[in-house]
Amino acid sequence: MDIQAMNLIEELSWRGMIQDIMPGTEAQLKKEMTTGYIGFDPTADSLHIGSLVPILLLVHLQKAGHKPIALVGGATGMVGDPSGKSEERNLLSEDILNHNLACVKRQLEKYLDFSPSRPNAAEMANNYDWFRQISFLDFIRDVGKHITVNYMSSKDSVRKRLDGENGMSFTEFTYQLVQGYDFYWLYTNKNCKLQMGGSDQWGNITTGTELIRRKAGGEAFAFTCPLVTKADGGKFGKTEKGNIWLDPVKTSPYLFYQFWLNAKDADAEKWIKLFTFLPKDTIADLLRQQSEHPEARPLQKTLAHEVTLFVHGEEGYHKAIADTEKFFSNQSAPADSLSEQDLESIDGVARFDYPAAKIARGIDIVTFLAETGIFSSKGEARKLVEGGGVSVNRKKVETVKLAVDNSLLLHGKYILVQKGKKNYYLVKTT
RNA sequence: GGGUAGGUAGUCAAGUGGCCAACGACAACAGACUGUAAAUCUGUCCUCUUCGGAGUUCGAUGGUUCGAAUCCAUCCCUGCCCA
Repeated sequence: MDIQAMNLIEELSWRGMIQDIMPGTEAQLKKEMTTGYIGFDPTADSLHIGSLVPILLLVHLQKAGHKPIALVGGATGMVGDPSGKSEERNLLSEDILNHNLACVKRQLEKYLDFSPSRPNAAEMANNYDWFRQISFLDFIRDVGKHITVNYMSSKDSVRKRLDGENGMSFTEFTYQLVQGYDFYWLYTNKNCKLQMGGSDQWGNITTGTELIRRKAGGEAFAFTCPLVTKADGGKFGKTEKGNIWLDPVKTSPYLFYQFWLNAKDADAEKWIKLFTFLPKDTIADLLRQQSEHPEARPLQKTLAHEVTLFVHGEEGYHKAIADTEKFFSNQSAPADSLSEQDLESIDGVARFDYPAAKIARGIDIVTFLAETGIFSSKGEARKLVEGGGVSVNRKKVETVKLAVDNSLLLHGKYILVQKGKKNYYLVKTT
């Protein structure tokens, strides 16, 4: 691919993917095939959609003809990044860390092209590989000597903690040096001249470029992307059910699709640029459609389509669509219009087993909801039923006195419970 | 080490002997209205409940008291100032 063909920085700018950029970065990217990296923390056994933007940065980088390195933080994960954290983090045990590392690595491998035939084939790196050989004394002599505490303390992530209530351990204080050394190592060993990341990483990244300048006399570049926000100020990627993960086992493709489909209009406008590869005029067209027919939600649909396809592939996308159709396309249709096969194969629905005998005898709705496990207690179940938030087989439960018995069974063995409009639970009798 | 201000539910933040499961705000969940959107209004929001209540909370542990988030003692943690 021709590096000149597309100006990466221009492309990323209009998508709203650039927050801070170091002077000269654009010129460097135009000059030659440049190696760039992003680090991923192994704080969990799957990445979630918060990591999607950094992943996309690497994909864009590779598409523009440059060489991406995805780094997993085996070493940095042991220290803990203070950026954006108001208090000291708990350290992960080594077992968990290694497990997470392997999982995260496997995921990252899905999104980049590692085929060795490409001159700009992606690479994977683990900073533990170089850190395990460095002794503490070596590190403070060879690395620490180049950076002053004054410099380190002026970083936002550090200053906030020094000014804040909770203080900061020496361990977390050193984090930026550890990450800075990564960049230095990649610079000297892999000719990597670019680091990218979320804007919260800016401080850590500049420590790296500083180290490269002072220790190697070299010049390195960087840019960051804005942290993804929601219009209502909430945390991006969190729902009442928790994080939206990239791992289909942890978050089914159906729920993943639903997350994007449920985006607010204001968010969808930003996200369509951020999370898809659609060209400028296609997006402009979608925005126009959205304003003409907001009820059709072309933005959300396209967004959900593109992102699900990217993360879960054709199969995952089709499954997500099929399940969405079943639940939402004719909501007024009675529940028994769903075939047994539909009920069995639907994704993203929590499933519960319940003894058939108890239902045959008849049981009150509150006890039923609590004993199946849909609600954690009778009190909680009762409150939501009283508030009108529970439906059984798509009919709203009007009273807590409702008895659940055989007459409610679909296909002789299922009961479909809804909590609110969008949360489905399937109870199967056994 | 000395001085000083603090530690209250997911977060912020009132409360300084009984009317306290604890004002208020935000977040969250649900309902109405909608477009599986936003805004608005309403309900829920420590745990359990036979809906009458019951149980466990206000950094920790002991104590005073009929009664403590509130008073006393000791300890732990944090900020700030001084050494």
